[in-house]
Amino acid sequence: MPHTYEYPRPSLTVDAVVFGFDDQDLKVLLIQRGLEPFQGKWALPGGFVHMDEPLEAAVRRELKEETGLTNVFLEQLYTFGDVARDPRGRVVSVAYYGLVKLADHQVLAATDASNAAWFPVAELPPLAFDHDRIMEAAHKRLQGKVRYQPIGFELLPKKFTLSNLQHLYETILERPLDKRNFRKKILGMAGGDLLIDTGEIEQDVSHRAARLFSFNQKRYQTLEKKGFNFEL
Amino acid sequence: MPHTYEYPRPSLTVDAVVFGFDDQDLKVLLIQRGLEPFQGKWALPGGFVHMDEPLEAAVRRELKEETGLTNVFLEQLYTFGDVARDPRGRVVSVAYYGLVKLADHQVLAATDASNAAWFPVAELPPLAFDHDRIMEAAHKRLQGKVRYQPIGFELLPKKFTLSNLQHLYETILERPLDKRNFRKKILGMAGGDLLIDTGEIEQDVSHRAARLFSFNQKRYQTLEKKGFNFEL
DNA sequence: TCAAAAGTGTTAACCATACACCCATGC
DNA sequence: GCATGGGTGTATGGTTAACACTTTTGA
Repeated sequence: MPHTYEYPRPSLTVDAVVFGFDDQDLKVLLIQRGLEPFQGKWALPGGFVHMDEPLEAAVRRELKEETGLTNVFLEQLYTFGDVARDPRGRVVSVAYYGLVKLADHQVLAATDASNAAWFPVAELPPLAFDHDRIMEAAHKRLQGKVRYQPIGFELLPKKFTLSNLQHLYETILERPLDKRNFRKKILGMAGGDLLIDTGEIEQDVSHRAARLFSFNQKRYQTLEKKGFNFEL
Repeated sequence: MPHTYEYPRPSLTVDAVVFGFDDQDLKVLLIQRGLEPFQGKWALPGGFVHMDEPLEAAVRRELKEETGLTNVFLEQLYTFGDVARDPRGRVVSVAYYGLVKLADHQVLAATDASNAAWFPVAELPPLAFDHDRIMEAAHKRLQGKVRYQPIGFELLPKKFTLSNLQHLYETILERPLDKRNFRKKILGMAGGDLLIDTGEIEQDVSHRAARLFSFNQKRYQTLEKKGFNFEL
């Protein structure tokens, strides 16, 4: 069923850089390409935008189809439109970055996407197309945004220890943080309302168990409207 | 000369929100549409992306064609892809924001774009398509970015007084700033190297003439690489 | 009892804020 | 001489940064 236009049109795709955190590394979800071009190479999940589909819906659909992931936090990153970025012709791609709680959902467990895998950001294989550029842009955006928006919590389980949180920040920002100052700041933020002490503690650890906290999303949204700014 | 594809493709356009500052107001460049849809309405400059043309080049071409503007500072803003944002069908638009030194160049003087005009951001006419949303996003981006990147200088003439600069910030941020603290901060920044005292003073003012400064772009770029951060 | 990580305060340096008067110039 | 904006310093309060030991728990 061919489609004909008076003027030529670029193809439009979406790509997703989905980050996860496993208490050790910051990781990214990649798929191994089954078709040419770049057959066998690793690439970002993504694909063509349908005519009746908003951009973000297209990313969610592709993520589900290619990796089985659903319910991902997503934000638009940047649109890549270099003339030669795809050997098949002019393809413009709207890139998104995503954050996912690796520990909560058993991601990639029950999917047929056997060619999808998580890679540590620090040890990525060579990527297809200009996906290394997209990766780099997404990583920089994450590093910038995590400092003034409470998006880090999207990478942690609902209940987490302050050490989990600190370690996440240290991993993303690639620098050590002072434990006492970190706790003081994050617990004191917004009048001490931002984190909820669940009253529970870690289980099955071979040392003193830490208290589990959760992020007070509702409280944050209320404060945000009143001009409150999360910062570091 | 028709073009045929196996799958349907959205149209791809670019739009530009170009800001200018005239020492009084923050302004935006709009064009009055000559064709349907929205004939006669004001809209952002923009148009279709050519097949052999990078996105930013497309914005620059459209800006030149529609408004006569060249040599604009441009950054990508966001890509708008709602299914119904254009009554003609699926049109995805990559929006850019631009900054221009209104005082230096006699913009719009010698162009045939008689249907282009500058409007104060605070008093915009109703806009075509979803251009009010794009405007709003651009304005917010400007307000956010001006605080941690030295982009304000793109809106001022090469030589400016500290009062010019302060007034620009007050206009963009929509709040008053303390004169002494502002001067202290901006002059002390980067070891006092960020602004160059040109040794010249204002001409033709009916009060004490202020010193003229220029932004030390080279010095800033050097410092930026070493991890220096401009901030407010 | 040892290992491993949790939890906890104080001090000093720095930075942000608030604030008011005299100066130079043109009319 | 008056109106207009240019130019300047200090004191206070708050924020950040540096820093080390005791506690709890399981192995």
